[in-house]
Amino acid sequence: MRESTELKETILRESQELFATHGYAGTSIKQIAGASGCTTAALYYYFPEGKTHILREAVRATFSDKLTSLLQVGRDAASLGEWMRAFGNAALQTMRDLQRRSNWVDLEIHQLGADELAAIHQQVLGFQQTIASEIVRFVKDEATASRLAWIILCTFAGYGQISHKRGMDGVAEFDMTAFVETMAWMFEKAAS
Amino acid sequence: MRESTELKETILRESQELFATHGYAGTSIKQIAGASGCTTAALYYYFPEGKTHILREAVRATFSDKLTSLLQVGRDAASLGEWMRAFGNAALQTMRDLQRRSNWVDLEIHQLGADELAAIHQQVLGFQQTIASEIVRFVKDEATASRLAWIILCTFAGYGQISHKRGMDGVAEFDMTAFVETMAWMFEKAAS
DNA sequence: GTCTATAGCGGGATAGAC
DNA sequence: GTCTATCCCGCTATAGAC
Repeated sequence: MRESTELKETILRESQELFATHGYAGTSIKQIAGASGCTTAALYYYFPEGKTHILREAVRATFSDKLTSLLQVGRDAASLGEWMRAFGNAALQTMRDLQRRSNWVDLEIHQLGADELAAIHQQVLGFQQTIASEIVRFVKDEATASRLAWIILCTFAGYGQISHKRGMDGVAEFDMTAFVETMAWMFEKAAS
Repeated sequence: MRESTELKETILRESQELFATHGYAGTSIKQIAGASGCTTAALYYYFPEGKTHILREAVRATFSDKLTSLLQVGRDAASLGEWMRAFGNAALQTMRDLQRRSNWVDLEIHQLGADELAAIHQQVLGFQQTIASEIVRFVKDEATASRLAWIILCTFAGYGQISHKRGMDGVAEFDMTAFVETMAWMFEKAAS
């Protein structure tokens, strides 16, 4: 059970890693085969439609994440600020990692079918709704929670982008702790 | 003055457009030559080091933007919320456009030299400092302004990413007006 | 300064053996 | 299921004419 049909999963896993680093167009099927420990011919056994076939399955795999593991963190927070403080660091890490793994997809949107696009939108919406459902108890109604959740999501996504992708990590006043602290302070006020 | 040495500028302009659409690895020098109305050999007259040479100059050109044109908008705002309302829509547009034009760069970071990396960091820092200098009059000190400016920048960047690149434009409660309005409401409270 | 022509390499893909 | 061997194409880059 370890040797055989796991090759497909290995190919998918290695593809995602290579795509994250070099992009889809910048990754050759020979590289994928090499990283997966097989030849290019083997790729066509599992992905008969070729490189674009790998692309589509890699997109699905990349966007199947959920935020469930993060949900526990802020469960017993007594205020929105407290929730943000508990949730923030973990979420920023998660978003930064997601950013790293999914950035290449944006350049290949035109290659995707409705299914893959739906998976992407589903993840974004899922994140937003998860956040909204967690913070709704701190604000006056669901509409407010929904709008604030969009802002939280965008802020975390933007942090992930600027921090990881553009390598601003070392810049003064941009460390995660201060960032989360400021967010907590601001949302505490917003909920009052 | 129109015909001759403008070819270099044309090549750079068309390259940026092609890179934004297909990425660097997904764009061939033949495409660049075609879009610029010349042959590949001509590219090597202006960019003797080849495709990576075009890459580096395109990065410099892409990250030379300033936010100066946006500064006027919020000049006579009387509060942070009012400033956000005035500044927000224009800034979100700008960030979304910048996002579109610069996303491909993230995959080519490893190809860049210190000069290009510095240009990128300089733009990000410039944006943050510009925002900070505009909002400092609404908050209690410069440190607060600086931290809020980081949050504003990240939020706008994240909006640009999610909205443009992942095609969430049509999603309910995510339109720019509502987004800016919520930001204005929140920052109004934060400054009080 | 810009072209034509082409070298040389690496890309995606496939036929057929095992 | 996986490999060897190979095809054909498009890519980057360059030499030399104009």
